[in-house]
Amino acid sequence: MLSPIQIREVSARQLRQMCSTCSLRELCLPVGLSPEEMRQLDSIICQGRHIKRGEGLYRAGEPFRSLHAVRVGFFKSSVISEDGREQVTGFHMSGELMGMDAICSDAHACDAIALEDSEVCELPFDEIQTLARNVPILQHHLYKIMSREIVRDHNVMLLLGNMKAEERLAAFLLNLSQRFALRGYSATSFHLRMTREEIGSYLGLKLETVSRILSRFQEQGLIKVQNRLIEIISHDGLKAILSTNPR
Amino acid sequence: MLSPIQIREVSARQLRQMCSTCSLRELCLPVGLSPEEMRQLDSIICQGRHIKRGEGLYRAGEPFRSLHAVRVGFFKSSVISEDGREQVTGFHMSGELMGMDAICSDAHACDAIALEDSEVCELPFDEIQTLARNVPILQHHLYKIMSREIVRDHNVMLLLGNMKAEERLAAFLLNLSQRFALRGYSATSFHLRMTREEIGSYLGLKLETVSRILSRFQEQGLIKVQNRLIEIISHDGLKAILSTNPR
DNA sequence: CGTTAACTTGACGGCCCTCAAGAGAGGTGG
DNA sequence: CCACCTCTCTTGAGGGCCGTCAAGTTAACG
Repeated sequence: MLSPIQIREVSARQLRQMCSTCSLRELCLPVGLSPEEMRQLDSIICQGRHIKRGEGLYRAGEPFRSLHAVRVGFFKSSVISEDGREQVTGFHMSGELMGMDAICSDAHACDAIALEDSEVCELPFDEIQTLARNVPILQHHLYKIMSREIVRDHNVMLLLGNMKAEERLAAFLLNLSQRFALRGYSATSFHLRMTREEIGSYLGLKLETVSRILSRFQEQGLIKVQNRLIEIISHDGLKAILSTNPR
Repeated sequence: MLSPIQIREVSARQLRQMCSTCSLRELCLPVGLSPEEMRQLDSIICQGRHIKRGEGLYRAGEPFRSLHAVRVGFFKSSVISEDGREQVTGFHMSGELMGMDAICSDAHACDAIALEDSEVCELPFDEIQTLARNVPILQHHLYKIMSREIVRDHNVMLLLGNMKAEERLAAFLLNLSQRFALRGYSATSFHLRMTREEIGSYLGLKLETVSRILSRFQEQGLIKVQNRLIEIISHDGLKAILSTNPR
């Protein structure tokens, strides 16, 4: 993994390298571009905007200009209903793209908040779109990324609509574990960037329920919880919870 | 509204007209194309595939080649989890596009089942994509449509994660009402194409709960239920349920 | 007219929410 | 470096919403 200093002056090329370095499936940039196409991408992407923990990258309603790729850090996206209920719609880590929900209305549809000090690349959408016309790989890549977001959302709907609290938590932990592993971090020991309340909002549960179930998992020897530090003791045990469903 | 016979031999141009005729926001085709561009679209879109009620348009796992636009009829999309749980991820009516979740993996991620005898246009994705390179309006329209799907899904996540059963049903009925109205049908009286179980699957409820709450709404004088025929008596009453939330 | 799928309604129980109190962690200023 | 404050988390007790199970009714279709 590159250190924060190393990637301070990152280019599109380096960003791609960074991604492939840690073997991300979830690439923010496509592979297979020619050096010239790479250079063109480089000239479009705006580098290194820093967002402090707790700050918003954008808010619902703000005019949409750019997609954002997380370079370093951790974000949550959330929608707020008219009557003030918050639903966390996703957590985003390095290499992931945010803001695709804003294209349809030219305004952001959700808030994006940094859960730790973070750094993002800005991808001005108009220019990306224009470039994509001449670079089919890029064009197709954008469709793919948006399609993947849709698939992800459908799976969350499955989780929210069909699963019990324990199953949701197990699925959540396994998903985080996998994504950290893809980035070269430990799959068995990681730090939660979000509060119990934010986990609960994402999973359709109350924070007390999240806390209780994490404790229960610990009692059962599936994980070790120390504050926001999670250690997965039995990966298979968590998986078993997912497949042990009533019907 | 055009009759089934009138739109049997529909072209892209006619399809667009049909859409604008019934003042659809949810266009399957963009506006602003030149006659020549229109002709090119026409030559790509495959006409009139008929799907009988209960039949699948595509199934999860099948290779992806085309997006599909509903011309006539009504569909449900659903994902099935590994252990056999079904989650209905959406209902689709005339003018709406299906299959965007398949782009990322070149294979369909969900089943699409006709809930009444239906007719779809096929939009071969490779060719649409190629055409889109030369027709910026089309290109942008595709991004917009996928973005809208993401926004929709986020709102369903809000519904599943935050709302009580009554609120979910009220939101569901109001949403259907609005979509029928956009198509020139009555906003206050319409026929449900899906079973209570399918409504429940979409809303994260059991079919008995759906049935009970529809009965309750009827007792309260909000709607009239006669089998699958719904009459909305008090639009405002349903809206009030949505905004009367605990916090 | 018979058969099956879909729907309704009731009784009951369990899962998760609500409310509450206290403990713990992290940051700030003295 | 410690005291203090605030945010976060944990744990318990109780209650309500909705799921489960069951039986009966209605609608749909051949």
